[in-house]
Amino acid sequence: MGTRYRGSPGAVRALNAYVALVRAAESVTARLQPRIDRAGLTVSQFGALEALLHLGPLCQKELGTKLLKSGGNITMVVDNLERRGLARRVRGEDRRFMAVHLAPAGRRLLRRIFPGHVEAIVREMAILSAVEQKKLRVLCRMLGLQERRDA
Amino acid sequence: MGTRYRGSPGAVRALNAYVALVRAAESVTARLQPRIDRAGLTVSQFGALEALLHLGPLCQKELGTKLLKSGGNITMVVDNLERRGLARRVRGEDRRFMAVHLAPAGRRLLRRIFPGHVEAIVREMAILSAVEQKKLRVLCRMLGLQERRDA
DNA sequence: GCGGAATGATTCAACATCAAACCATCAACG
DNA sequence: CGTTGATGGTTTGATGTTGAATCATTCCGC
Repeated sequence: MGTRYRGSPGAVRALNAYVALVRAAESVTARLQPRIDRAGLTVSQFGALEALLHLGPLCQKELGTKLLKSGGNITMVVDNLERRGLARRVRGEDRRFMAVHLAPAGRRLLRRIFPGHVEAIVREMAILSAVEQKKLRVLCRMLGLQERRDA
Repeated sequence: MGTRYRGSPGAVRALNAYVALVRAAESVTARLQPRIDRAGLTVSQFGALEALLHLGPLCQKELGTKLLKSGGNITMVVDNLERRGLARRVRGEDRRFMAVHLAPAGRRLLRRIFPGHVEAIVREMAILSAVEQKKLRVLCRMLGLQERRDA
């Protein structure tokens, strides 16, 4: 995303803000990535385990919503977690639902790597003061929580 | 990324800020996506055309840096753009470099869709005031411009 | 109850992405 | 010059991701 675009000041301002937003998210996430790689997980797998640890068992649909991934993809992510013994599927009372549970090995793995992950995030964000971090959160939440519109 | 994590206030603050940042970027980008889909482009293809339009011809390495994508991937993106007649490769004087040029069809396509894209971004960002947009940009740039560290 | 709509999960084909290995070209140095 | 190292690009193999089609199950109106 170049910055050579010429348009109204309002458009340039919005564009600059958007580009900076996306770059910041990608940049920080890229710096977090090696740590997850080293645990032998993909970002989606890590996200799924993290959601299961902190939210408890979820059905795949819910997992997809949390991770912003398609249903087909969740099937594969859970397949891989199950194959490695990190999670297990339990068919729900409503037999359409598959409740995904964290297996003991998955819980151990996540407990082992999650603290370091949080520390890394803290270090990444430490370039901002506490007040700035809060401000960033407020601004981002306004953008993130908007309703989807006409397209 | 759930928010049920219990840790020190500083850790929770950093985590909340980071999660909000990533969600905002993904959320806004997802709302922009259908517009790009409708033009029959992938996000990377759109990004490449946009870079070429506003920065002029670039070699693939530069393109990769702009788009934060691997070299191998750029080869495929440019392959696909070239196959559709939207871009063309020109071997440079230093024959290692491939200068990627925007083809007339690519220029027409981008000129047709880019203004609407910018308008959509302006609408997305309009939930923030001008001052807030500038503040967001400043905060995000601090995060984005940090040096990569030990890992 | 029954037949169809709705919902969750799975499969499948197409494509994106990456890292590593590889090839081609250039630059530097003896 | 000729070798060696650096640099840009491509290929390859593995995996992730998506959207559409499909299957199984449940829900709902009649």
